[in-house]
Amino acid sequence: MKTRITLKELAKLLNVSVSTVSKALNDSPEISPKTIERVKELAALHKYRPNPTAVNLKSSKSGTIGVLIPNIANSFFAKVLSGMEARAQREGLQVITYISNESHEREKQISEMLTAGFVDGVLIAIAEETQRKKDFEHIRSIIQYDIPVVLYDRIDFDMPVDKVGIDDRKVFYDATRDLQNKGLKRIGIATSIHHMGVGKARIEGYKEALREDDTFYLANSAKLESLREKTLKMLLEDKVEAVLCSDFDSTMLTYRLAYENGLRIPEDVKIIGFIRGGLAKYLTPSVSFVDQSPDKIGEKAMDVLISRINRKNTGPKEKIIIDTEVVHYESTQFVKKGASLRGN
Amino acid sequence: MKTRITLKELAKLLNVSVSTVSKALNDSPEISPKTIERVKELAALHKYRPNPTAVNLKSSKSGTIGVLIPNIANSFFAKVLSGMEARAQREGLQVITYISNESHEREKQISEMLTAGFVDGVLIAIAEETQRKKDFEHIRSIIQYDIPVVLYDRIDFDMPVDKVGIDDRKVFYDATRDLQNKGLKRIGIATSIHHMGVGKARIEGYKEALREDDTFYLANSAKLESLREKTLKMLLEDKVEAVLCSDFDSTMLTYRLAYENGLRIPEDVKIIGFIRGGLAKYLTPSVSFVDQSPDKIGEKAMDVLISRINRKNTGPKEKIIIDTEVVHYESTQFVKKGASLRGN
DNA sequence: CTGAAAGCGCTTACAG
DNA sequence: CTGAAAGCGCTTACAG
Repeated sequence: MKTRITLKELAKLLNVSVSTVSKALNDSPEISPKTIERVKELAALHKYRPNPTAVNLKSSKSGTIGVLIPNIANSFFAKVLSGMEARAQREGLQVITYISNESHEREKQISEMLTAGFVDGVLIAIAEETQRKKDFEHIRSIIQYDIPVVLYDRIDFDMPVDKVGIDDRKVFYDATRDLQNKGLKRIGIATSIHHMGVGKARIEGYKEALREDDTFYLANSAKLESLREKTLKMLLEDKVEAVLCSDFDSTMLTYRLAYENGLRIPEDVKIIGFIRGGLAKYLTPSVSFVDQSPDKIGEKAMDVLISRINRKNTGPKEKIIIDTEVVHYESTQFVKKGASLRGN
Repeated sequence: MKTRITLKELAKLLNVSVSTVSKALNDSPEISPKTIERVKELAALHKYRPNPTAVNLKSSKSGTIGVLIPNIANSFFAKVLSGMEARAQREGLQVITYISNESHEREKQISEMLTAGFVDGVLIAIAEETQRKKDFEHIRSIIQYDIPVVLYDRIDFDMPVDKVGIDDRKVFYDATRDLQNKGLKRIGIATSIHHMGVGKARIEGYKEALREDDTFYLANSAKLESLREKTLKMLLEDKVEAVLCSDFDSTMLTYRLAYENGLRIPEDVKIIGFIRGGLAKYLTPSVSFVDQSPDKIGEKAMDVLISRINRKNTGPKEKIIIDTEVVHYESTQFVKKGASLRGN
């Protein structure tokens, strides 16, 4: 077993003091070039690396960033995390993940921990339950301890912190307008996240885009069974020509319902979904989707946080919007009457 | 701004020594009940929590676990991470995530960091490139520093560490046998991970299950275009009755190819895939899949690691197999000739 | 029962 | 140019 060598041990081997070794390794101008060389040589030989914990204690930093993730099984958040990790790595920062599972209680526990000084800054996507209960005291408490906080993705909250996310309202406004311009009239929306900030904003965007004589079709429920019923009604009774789906579940469910009821996509109904591109292209038919650039959201959020930690940015809190784009695949294709997209 | 109170400050307020405060907070029998009460009261009032970095330095522990993830966008790993996090949380341990992106170079960098003492133990799923290059020196180097290592999921390597994963060979052996028992003969396998340990094992299991006069049908390529061609040949020319798909890409691709070529699932071809249940149930038709219990793999791996760190387990290294199960959905349903599963 | 001292592994102002 | 000392915030063996 190898054991890590310490400054003290290096000092003894070199017959100099610990301070000299420390300074030499940090290229202090106080130390003679000759000594610096000697010290560095031996350090390299023994693969010396400073004990991170000791450095942290001395500098009153932890060298780590806490990331609060509501639901890691959601590949959006997984991708966001990936972007954060990439940015943190360039800075030599460690990323500690905390998964709230959308639970208010768990989120409070985590926040409590964080105020004890485990991290230099925190990136948060607020849990669903917390949004419902509208209790953000634990987040404010982190801020009070002067630990920089950046909200990501779920940013529609009134809090004195930086925020990085997308323009949820605009996404569905544009998508709706786009479909209208192509001649569609009966456009509906399916959502299982209407009670969350991002969900609300998406619905609003859609609503705003509706023209005077358009009908507002909404299938909303966090309960799958109920969402199934409402969406089915929209598809079969209201006979909508297109459905905007605001999240993974509503997207996939709409696909299932079309499949189960012999509705052809896109011939009978067009669909725009909110799922990741890696999956979207594979669906049968491939589903047009809103590309949120989750990795960019993660990178930018981490970037903003780092500037706050390093006090490179001491200006007023910012709200940063990452561009989105509707990627059109088969599910919004316009095909000639009678023709079919499907093979055979 | 609130600032965290230290032992020293508490001591001053109480007019006792730092050592007394420390002992009192740790319920030392050396301290009088009265003093303990006084100290704890004030500590609670000021919400005192020991500085984690200081505690770590003193105890020569970091209180953190490093988790190496090859690809977080793969929801399997996201779920595994979730299980790890849950277990770590119960132990008061922090989870630091490192994403290798299947890169050998990055994995080496990370390993190098880890030997500097950032973590008390490491959970690793070895990167694809590392498997190809067969260079595991960096992993051995972690072990040499006496940092406990547990391999998870990708465990088919000869290394003196604990391992937690599934029996990849058995999964496809059983699946093949099951389809055979139901009367199928021409069973094929599609895979984009045949060059990885888990991929190889899955192919082997399938191969072993083949009987004397069965043909071995294999569509394998890490390149999507090539996999597409090979799978297409298997479906259209070889006319296989079932395809075992060993990973996300091969599963989704096989679905696409059936769709594009008018093959009905399961009427014309049955499919067993390797994707998560949350997605499997939504596909059209829903796809029968191998449930790997990723959260259990994560929890167990963390559990084993913790026993090693605490020296509760000093026995020989173990290999722990988590049970899997084929969940049957529509894609393996046996339907009467002429009948169709699809709506309409 | 309480406190002074040493020490975990570093960094840095200060003295020589 | 080098080193002794103090200190980051704790814990703990030891003395009183």
